[in-house]
Amino acid sequence: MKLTMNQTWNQHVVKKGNKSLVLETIKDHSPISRAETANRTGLNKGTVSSLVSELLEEQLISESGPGVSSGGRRPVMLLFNQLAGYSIGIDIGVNYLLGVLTDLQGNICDEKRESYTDLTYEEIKVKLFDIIDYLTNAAPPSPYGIVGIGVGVPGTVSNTGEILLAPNLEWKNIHLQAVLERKYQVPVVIENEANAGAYGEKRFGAGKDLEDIIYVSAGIGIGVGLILNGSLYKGNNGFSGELGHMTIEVDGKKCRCGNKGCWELYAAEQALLSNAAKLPDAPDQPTLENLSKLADDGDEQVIRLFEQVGDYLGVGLNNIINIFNPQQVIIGNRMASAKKWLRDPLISRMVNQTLWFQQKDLQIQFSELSTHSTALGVAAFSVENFFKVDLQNQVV
Amino acid sequence: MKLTMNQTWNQHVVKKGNKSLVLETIKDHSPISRAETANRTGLNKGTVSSLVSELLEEQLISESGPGVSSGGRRPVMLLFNQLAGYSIGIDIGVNYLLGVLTDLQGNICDEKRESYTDLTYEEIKVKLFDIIDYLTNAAPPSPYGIVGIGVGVPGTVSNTGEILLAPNLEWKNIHLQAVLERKYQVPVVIENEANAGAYGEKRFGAGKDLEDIIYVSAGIGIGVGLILNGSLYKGNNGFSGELGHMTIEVDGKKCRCGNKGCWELYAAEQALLSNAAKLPDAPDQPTLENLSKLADDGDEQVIRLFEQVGDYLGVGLNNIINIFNPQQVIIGNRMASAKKWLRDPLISRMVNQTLWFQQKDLQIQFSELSTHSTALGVAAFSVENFFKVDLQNQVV
DNA sequence: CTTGTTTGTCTACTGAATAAACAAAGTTTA
DNA sequence: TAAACTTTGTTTATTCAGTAGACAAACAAG
Repeated sequence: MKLTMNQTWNQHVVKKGNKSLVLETIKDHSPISRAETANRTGLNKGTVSSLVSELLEEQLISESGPGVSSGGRRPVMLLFNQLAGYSIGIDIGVNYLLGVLTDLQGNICDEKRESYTDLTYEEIKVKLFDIIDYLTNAAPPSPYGIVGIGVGVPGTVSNTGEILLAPNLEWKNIHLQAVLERKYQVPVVIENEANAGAYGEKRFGAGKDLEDIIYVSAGIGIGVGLILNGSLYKGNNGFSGELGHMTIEVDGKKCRCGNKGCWELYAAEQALLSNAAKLPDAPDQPTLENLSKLADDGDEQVIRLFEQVGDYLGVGLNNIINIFNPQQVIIGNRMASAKKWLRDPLISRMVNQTLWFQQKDLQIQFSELSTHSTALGVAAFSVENFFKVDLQNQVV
Repeated sequence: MKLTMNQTWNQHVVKKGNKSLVLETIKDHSPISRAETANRTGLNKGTVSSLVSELLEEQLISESGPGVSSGGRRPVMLLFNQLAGYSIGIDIGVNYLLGVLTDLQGNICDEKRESYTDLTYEEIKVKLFDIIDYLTNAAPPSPYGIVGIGVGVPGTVSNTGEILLAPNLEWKNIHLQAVLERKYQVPVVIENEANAGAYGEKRFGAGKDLEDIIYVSAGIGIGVGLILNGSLYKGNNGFSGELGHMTIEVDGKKCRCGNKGCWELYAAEQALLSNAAKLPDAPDQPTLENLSKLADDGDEQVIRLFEQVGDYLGVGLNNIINIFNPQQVIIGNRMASAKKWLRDPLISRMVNQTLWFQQKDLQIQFSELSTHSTALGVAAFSVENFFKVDLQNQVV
């Protein structure tokens, strides 16, 4: 329980909190009876009954048939009505667009992916509209319809929703949120891709029920999403998690950020590709995909490239562990696909360097959601927002 | 307002929250009338009146004489009764013990300092008892007496209050909390020195009213205390903030932690002293104090040593800023005394390397509380705890 | 002296949670 | 099969905290 609030406490707050608690309980333990809900929440049976009837009226839950008796009257089972509304989540990558339509539980109902190369903002915007239109039409009729649109971008997003800088897209100061909200008339969330991915993993992936999770989004560069004390930490202006530009070599390679020795120059896809180009029998156009294939075919040189990157990933992970003492570190985004080659050197670097008590209760994982964590994460943001707002507008 | 709670909401919670809100308002704006309190909190006048009368009964506040009228009946001014109890805060350094006695507002009422070299745990414990006894006797009679004892130690403390490892003291697995609680029969908090310092600075120092503060405790080594989203982040087991062992040179100097290139090898007191020993006309026993003196006397070589350390401090600060996007970074502990020589190289390293939007709204400070932040911080922990517990035990 | 304002208390009311009674719908036991 | 016990979910009376508004006391200004 946290009492970090600077506003008045009154019974409306109490009711809202309890209603949310009941809904959450039903969501997580569906199908569940009123009596069992009362037990789990600690609320009085009568209170639960009255809150449940409100939730039924709002169509957020529904009654299914009677359940099995445990020696008395058979309970009426309650189901979370995950189809009461839908959420759209978009992951804007450097060379692809991924859109998902999820229900309120985060299940993917439909998805659409498009690839491209070298498009301008205006051109991407057209494709973005297409995908959103498609997903909107794909949503079945429901009481609440599309409850929101979330967008994850590979760049820094201010707390006001403005995309300040997305270097790999060459975007600068773009207020996509306003554009989308005007066009679609629903709440829009714009979020950094790593933050969204971290949230996606916490809700649906490897990080379920954990409080302190560090999600390392390793693609061309490295961004990091921080789940601390159970919630996303975004920093003062929303720019936290730029661990890709953490110095790991004081006089190292020059980075375009103006600094030297940044982690992502050694441990991200860009390192792999530029090192591959230097190989004596280098592939013409090295990509993560064809390098993976070469490694699978047993190319020792390429395997060593992966191992080197894995080792450097371990260096950064070591820093992360010393800094945050997390419960879990998740490697996500494109580089996660090379788990097979990266995992061992990464782990061995870490085990040798981190103190024993830091490694206690620590999990190192590769993303379970593969390429979907960001899209699912932003979609979940909208759903969360919807509940926060909806539970306030009570049926009067 | 945060609704991150998994327990029932009932009117007791409401009352407790509002009572705490009223007390906080009176604490921060004393002297203040009931009417003004009602205005500031948004609570009803009657509600404030009733909560105030309870707080009066508990002697946590008191009524002073009538204030000046603003065109009507003169208000009765309320004062926070900071002398209703006292708190003891102890900073266990590598070669000193500092104990402070504070009132409930955090004002220092008495303090005692002792220096020593190379004492065992048992020997230090004797001195520790002496200081606590002295401060206990120094506390004037008050309704609540000593409300708690806080201890800051230069090492890792588990969430259960056990000191796992304090390398510079050569302590290992010491359960000081149990010892002190048994002896003094009051709540005891053991906390890492950097965490305590961070909290001290937030409450009483440079970081007042800020939400995201990184406190860099630079002494022999470097520890970091993290105030994120307004509260101390301690990590999964309480071992966060070991930024001293963040790698900044992949193949750098060997550290006793088993790793190479740790930040504290380059940017802490140990770097300064070992570099000083290599100077052609090195002082016999280089210490921070006599090196400072040499620098003040214009010794170019020594000044350059400080500048080098300042530069390396900047490297780590750059990482901190990229990782956390904080509102404020505070350099504290012994090295803060060399502000004069460290500040410029540190700032210039940072300005050149950090992106413009990271530097927006960012303050770099040296500690205002000088050597007192840790002791004040742990003392404040006890006070906070006292209020949390006390407001629950209502006058029935 | 009158009028208007501010302060703080008091009373009646509201809304939410709770405890306990109760009816309905089962199961278990003799 | 009937009586006794259990579980579920609703209903009723009660408690408790906050609110609105009336009110008296204390003061300022014309």
